[in-house]
Amino acid sequence: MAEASADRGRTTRQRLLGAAAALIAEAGWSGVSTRMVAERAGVAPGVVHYHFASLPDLLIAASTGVARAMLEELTGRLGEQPDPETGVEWLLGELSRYTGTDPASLLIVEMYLAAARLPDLRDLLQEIVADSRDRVAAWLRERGSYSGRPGDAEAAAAVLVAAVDGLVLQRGLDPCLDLTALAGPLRAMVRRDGHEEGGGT
Amino acid sequence: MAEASADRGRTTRQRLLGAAAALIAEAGWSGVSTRMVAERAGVAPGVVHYHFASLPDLLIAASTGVARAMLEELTGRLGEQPDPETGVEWLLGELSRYTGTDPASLLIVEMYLAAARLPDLRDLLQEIVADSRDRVAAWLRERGSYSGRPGDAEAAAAVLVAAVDGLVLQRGLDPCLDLTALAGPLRAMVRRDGHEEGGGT
DNA sequence: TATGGTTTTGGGCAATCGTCCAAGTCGATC
DNA sequence: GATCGACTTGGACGATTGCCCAAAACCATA
Repeated sequence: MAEASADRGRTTRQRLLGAAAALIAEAGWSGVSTRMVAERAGVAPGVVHYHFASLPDLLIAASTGVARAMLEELTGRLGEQPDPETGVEWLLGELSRYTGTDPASLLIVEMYLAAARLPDLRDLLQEIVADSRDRVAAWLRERGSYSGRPGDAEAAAAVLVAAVDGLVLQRGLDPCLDLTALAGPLRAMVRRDGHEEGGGT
Repeated sequence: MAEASADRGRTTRQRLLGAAAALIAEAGWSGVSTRMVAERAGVAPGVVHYHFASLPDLLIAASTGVARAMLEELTGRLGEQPDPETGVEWLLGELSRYTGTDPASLLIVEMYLAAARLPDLRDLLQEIVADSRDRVAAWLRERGSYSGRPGDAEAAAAVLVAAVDGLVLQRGLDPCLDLTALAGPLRAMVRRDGHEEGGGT
């Protein structure tokens, strides 16, 4: 069989994925065409539909790959932080490196948006986000010794992940937004004694 | 002069804006074409370029109008809440009504994304968001008697607004996400004694 | 060297796009 | 009724789109 020749196809497939991810970040999910991807990958226009059934298929594969790698690295390094309060500060510092026009952050937002209209992508992204939330919650419980009611760590993790998404969003509007100044409220949120015992509906 | 006839033009202009807003929410910023807007508004295709210089011009006008109205109403009603802790609970309840596939929330996210690539829209949206942030900060200072360091209320407001954006985003992924369960961490964040006195960089 | 499957090529197809424009309609003023 | 400007009409233009396909190129095997 032609086993080694399959390598050729695999590499061009990877080139297509890389080119697609870069173009999504640059021009937006719907600013990418098959011809643009093919040109950047240095292949003929028709090759896209040989490796991928459709353009959305290619875009989904490209963006979910990047997103999964990014979120796993972020939550992984967050889990190495000694305690939640220094953890959120480290997180803000990390997010400060995103200028808002950064390709990676743009790709994340593009994906969120496209997911609202593409069920396949939505399910994939939902799984990725839920995984991140679980990692953060586990880390909060472990390092923060959350003694509040069951679910407090999960709630704090959910708000934290949501806040990160929102801050990346707003960084896109104002790259000068000082994220390190927001450490106070976030610290208050993840502090283990920051939750009242009673209350709530 | 033909003063009264200008009314005819004004109403069709409004019809175009309304149709454009609805279509942005349904099909996405780049899923809207001039012909689609014209058809929904019940006018001829060419009429779009009579009232607006270009399609982006129309989309910018349509989305910023809706966004400004939405955020002003939200922050306005938030300002009526007696204190920050019940305020964030009311806010979560309000956000729970957005299913994530809701037209209004989709339009907001669409706008954020398009703003990353359209400087004109970005400046407009930045102004709207900053205004909301200021309103929330003022409300926090007034109702919460923030006694922390100067800027604490602004920081809490920024995180709160970012969290709201992020939650709307994630509601789009998982409409079943229980927002009311997240009240604890948010309450801890806006509580006036929730901030340490020292610390910080 | 012949063979057969994998991969690549480059153009073709129908559809849609944003924009434009000459002609027509409408309503108020004279 | 005539006149004039604001507004609307519907089609035309070139460009671009996703997708497709017959033919060529490539490469490991026989």
